[in-house]
Amino acid sequence: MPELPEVETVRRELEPWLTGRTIRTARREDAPKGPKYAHLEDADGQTIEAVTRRGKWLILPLSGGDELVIHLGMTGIVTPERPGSHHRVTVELEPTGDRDTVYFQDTRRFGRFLVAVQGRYDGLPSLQQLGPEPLSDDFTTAEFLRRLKRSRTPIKQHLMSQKAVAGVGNIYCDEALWATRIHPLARSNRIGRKRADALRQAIVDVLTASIARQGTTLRDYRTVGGDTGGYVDSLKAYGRTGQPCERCDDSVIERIVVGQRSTHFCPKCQRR
DNA sequence: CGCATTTCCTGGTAGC
DNA sequence: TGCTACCAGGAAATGC
Repeated sequence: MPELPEVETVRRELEPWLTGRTIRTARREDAPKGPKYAHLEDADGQTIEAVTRRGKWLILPLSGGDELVIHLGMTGIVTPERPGSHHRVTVELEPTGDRDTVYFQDTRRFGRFLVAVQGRYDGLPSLQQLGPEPLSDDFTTAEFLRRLKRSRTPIKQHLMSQKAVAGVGNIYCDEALWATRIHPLARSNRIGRKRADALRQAIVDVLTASIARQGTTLRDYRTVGGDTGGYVDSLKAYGRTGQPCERCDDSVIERIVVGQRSTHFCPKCQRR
């Protein structure tokens, strides 16, 4: 499911394609009116100035001061190929001969593709409350620790909330906790400076390594070029229920549910 | 405010 | 084969 590495992979592909391109029309196809596809028509005539990312959100500043905001949800795909089904948005660019139409396909309708008018993120509370960007200098141990202290919920849930750090979802959460031997049910506010620093580093390392492999494809995720993500072969915890822990002997990865989400960990080396 | 729970949605799959 | 039931989960809405 698209998390930071998958979204960053998409961003890197969109950047050379879309930067400087002018939108002729942006229109909803088989997608509901409402906040998930708000103000799309406002993009008409504006030029895409950059392709940026905040957490799992793609943000494309437009020349008129608006922003095109895209969230891939679970199954969202940005592609130059016309989707055969689940076609949600069409963006026609002023033609240059290089892939003049952008399509948004989203099987399960969890994605969003909208225009934030003049930087107003009303209807996007998550974007407003987003924690620091993990691959930036803002993601310091001191700041991370401060944010971890704000919640008594299990560390797994707090990382998933996007409030302590942006862009970490179910897969990389389980991977970073496995890497640091932190139990997913450990209370966020009980994590000390030393473990917070290790966790911060593990998050950076896991995300960076995954970006290098173009992310993780479990089922639906594809790059703009149609490739699958290779990090699936490097997973140590996520989806490995019943398989041996690669770090300790005589132990297998266990699956529990934390905050309504499946959670994978090694009961032997991840202590509470 | 924090936190828990529910909702959205569809394809894949288990079980009969 | 065909049917039903259930599962996956990011973010928002809802209810304390």
